[in-house]
Amino acid sequence: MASGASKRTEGLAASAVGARPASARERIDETAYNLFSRRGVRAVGVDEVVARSGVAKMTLYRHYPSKNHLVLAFLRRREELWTRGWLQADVERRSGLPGDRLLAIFEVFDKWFRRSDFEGCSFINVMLELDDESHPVRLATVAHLATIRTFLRQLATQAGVNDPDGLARQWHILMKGSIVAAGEGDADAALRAREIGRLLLQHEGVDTTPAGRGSEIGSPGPAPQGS
Amino acid sequence: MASGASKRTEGLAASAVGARPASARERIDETAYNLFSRRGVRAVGVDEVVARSGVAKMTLYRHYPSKNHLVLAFLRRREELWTRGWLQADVERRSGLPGDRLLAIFEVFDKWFRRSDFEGCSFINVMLELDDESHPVRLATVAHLATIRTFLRQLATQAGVNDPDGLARQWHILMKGSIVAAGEGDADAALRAREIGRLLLQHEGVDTTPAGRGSEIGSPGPAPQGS
DNA sequence: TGGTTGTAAGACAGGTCTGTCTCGACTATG
DNA sequence: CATAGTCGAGACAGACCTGTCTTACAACCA
Repeated sequence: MASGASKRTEGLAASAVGARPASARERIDETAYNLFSRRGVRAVGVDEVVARSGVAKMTLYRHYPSKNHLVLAFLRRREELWTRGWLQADVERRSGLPGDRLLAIFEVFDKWFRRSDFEGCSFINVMLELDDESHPVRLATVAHLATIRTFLRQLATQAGVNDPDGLARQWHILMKGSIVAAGEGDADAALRAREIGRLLLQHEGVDTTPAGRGSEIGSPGPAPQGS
Repeated sequence: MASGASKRTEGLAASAVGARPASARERIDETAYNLFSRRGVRAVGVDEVVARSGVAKMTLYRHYPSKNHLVLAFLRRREELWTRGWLQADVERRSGLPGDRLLAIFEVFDKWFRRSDFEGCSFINVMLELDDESHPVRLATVAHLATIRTFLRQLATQAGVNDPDGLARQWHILMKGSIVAAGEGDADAALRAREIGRLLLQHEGVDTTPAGRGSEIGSPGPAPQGS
């Protein structure tokens, strides 16, 4: 055994030579992401984040003055990894008509819903965990959901619809409804939502590729979970 | 002051002569309903239910052996008051075409979403609060959501669609999506969902009354909250 | 050699939670 | 009056929560 393997780096990978151990902050962020995204924020205590990341409690509280700040950082990371790095990236990778890109959302969702570790939408989950409308964390979830809608509005604009904001909100209703249905256990929820979406686009006069072939381009891409 | 007004009945109405005070059990059930439906189950402790219902802790634990049992009773009551007593009753009060009754769901939702004390769907809220898939309370929420879908399937069958279960699940996606959107702050979510629903029915060849007149029949009805 | 910095480990305070138990006041019945 | 049962009030145990503080150790530099 190499004598240099101190206790400091145990509990997580990256103690091998060359791959220097992740900084305390990085370990905290990744652990918080994995725990909060899967179990919500109320059900996960600071102690568990500390234990799983192999960090001292004081180290966590030096980086984040309270658990709320840690949760807000988690939500920002979720937007970075899930919204931008996964959903938007996968959808924008598709060439083809703008209408196809809107429909592609539900093809990406379909793969997501069939994962055994499907965790749902953290923004919805955390929003519904908090009863106080003015709680800063709740406000943050609402803002992050609005970011998703901004993306949808861009796609709707590219598709040339009459009321891009209205279509984005309707599309978002389909997305959120299908996510909840998937959480309930309906693995086909994305296909059901896509069918509705196709009708909606048809009604708006948006062109789409008929059969579904031609939209099988994107690579599987990274999982929505953290590294 | 009537000397008969003891401390036992203070804190709730019904201490007047003739209207005998509600039994301890009824006070517990009603208080639990009001608290759990508005704030979720994790955020409300047994102590608060006890304090607000003016009941002894031991009395609560004599009726319900644990908080979980109380929550399960709350969910049953929610189905009774919200699903059957409010949603189904209001929708079935509408005469007219079966397709109109499906659309009426979103008219009922529209009034609901505009209430200042809109509380969302307790089945969704509680389901997303619990991470453990096999938790008995979570299983109960999924079952109660399935009850709603059974009602939708009946309406879809009456409307003569090809795949009543498929349409019920799509309709439920619209309902759940619009509820989450309303929770996010979009008061017009029901109208957006109804527009999508109309398209869906049109595509299925279901007749509906075109303009929306002829569907303004039902009385406001009782609020979805407890008495 | 000695001093500084960073941080893991963990004790601790003060609050909350669920669930149990005791006590005293009230009511009903004989 | 007497006795038994019901129930509100509240103390309590044991677990968990957030956030603070202390101690000990390792690494690095002069």
